[in-house]
Amino acid sequence: MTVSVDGHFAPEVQALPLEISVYAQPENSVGYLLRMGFRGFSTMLERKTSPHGVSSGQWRFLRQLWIDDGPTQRELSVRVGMREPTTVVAVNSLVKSGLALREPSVEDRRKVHIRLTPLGRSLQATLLPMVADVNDRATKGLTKAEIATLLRLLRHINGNMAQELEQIGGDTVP
Amino acid sequence: MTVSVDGHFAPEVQALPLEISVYAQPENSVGYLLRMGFRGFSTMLERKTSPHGVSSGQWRFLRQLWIDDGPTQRELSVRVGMREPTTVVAVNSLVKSGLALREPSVEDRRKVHIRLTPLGRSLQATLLPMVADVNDRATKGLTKAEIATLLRLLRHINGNMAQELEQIGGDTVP
DNA sequence: GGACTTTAGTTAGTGTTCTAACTAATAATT
DNA sequence: AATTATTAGTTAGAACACTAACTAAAGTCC
Repeated sequence: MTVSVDGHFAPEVQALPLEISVYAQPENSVGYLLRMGFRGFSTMLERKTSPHGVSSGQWRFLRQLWIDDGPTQRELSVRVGMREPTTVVAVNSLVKSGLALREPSVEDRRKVHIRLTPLGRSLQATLLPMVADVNDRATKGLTKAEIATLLRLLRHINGNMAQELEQIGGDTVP
Repeated sequence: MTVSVDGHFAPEVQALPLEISVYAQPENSVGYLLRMGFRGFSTMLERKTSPHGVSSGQWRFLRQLWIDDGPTQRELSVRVGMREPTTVVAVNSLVKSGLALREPSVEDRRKVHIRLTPLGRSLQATLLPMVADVNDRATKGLTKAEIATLLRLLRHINGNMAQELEQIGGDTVP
């Protein structure tokens, strides 16, 4: 358990209780596996979408706008699960790419609605099949039941963490 | 399936095949769930480690050095799963914080070995229990069998993606 | 043994995300 | 009605990760 990749020992680890020393190996940590998975997913998707001028950052916001066009910037932030400064940058980039527009609200001059351009909307037909493809490749070799289980377990731990973070500090990760 | 959070319809989605339109909803995409999971995990861990002066970026490198102290910078990159410019920055920060040292190789003047300081090594006893705790909180409510399944499934999809990315472009994500 | 290739590390520049601190507009309170 | 508080959005500055292009050292190959 405390033997590293190339056979050396990490003697310090052995001083710790077993339940803890397990996490000396990244492969045993959910966090590490999530990180590698997310990075792989993101890289694969971006390779497909970037020829169409869409980066992985823009992608997440586009998807939300396809579901519900014209939210305020705040609403968009909450739904995508990002902080507002992130949304500002992302929307700037969508506007710059001609995929969305900022439309000042008429009844509340603080608010701005984000609306897709025809180009932005039309990309759904091209891009959505790409996520489907990446999901398929990522889950290759798993049964439908296993995939369902994976989704359920991931939702469960995400729920746990959202609760945990909400409890302690402020209001991150909706 | 194509009804958004607040009850509006997203009519365009309905033009697509069902297997694809499923992914219009982020909650059905493995990629989205991995991203949220990773972010939650990272935030929770950083809240615990930052009082000890360790950021989530440094953390990953520290853990690898605890397993195997004194690798070259290249070796460290590969084992942590990051590109070399990232490692340069991370090692700079570890050195600056007094947690590690750069030690020029004697038999090959291109190489540099990264070695923990006593301080860097001593943090293991403090920090490793924190990951254990975060893992526990994240997986609360799941049985041991479910956790084992989750790890297995995550390793599986990570393997798929590593293979996929290796095949197509260059050499990302080890 | 001098020209080419590979390897190790760095620098430069970009994208994504965050927190903290700000401006401006609206709502609430006395 | 004037002050105070809240809400929406922005800017500034940082961390983390990437690709592309570079320097320097070591290895290969006529």
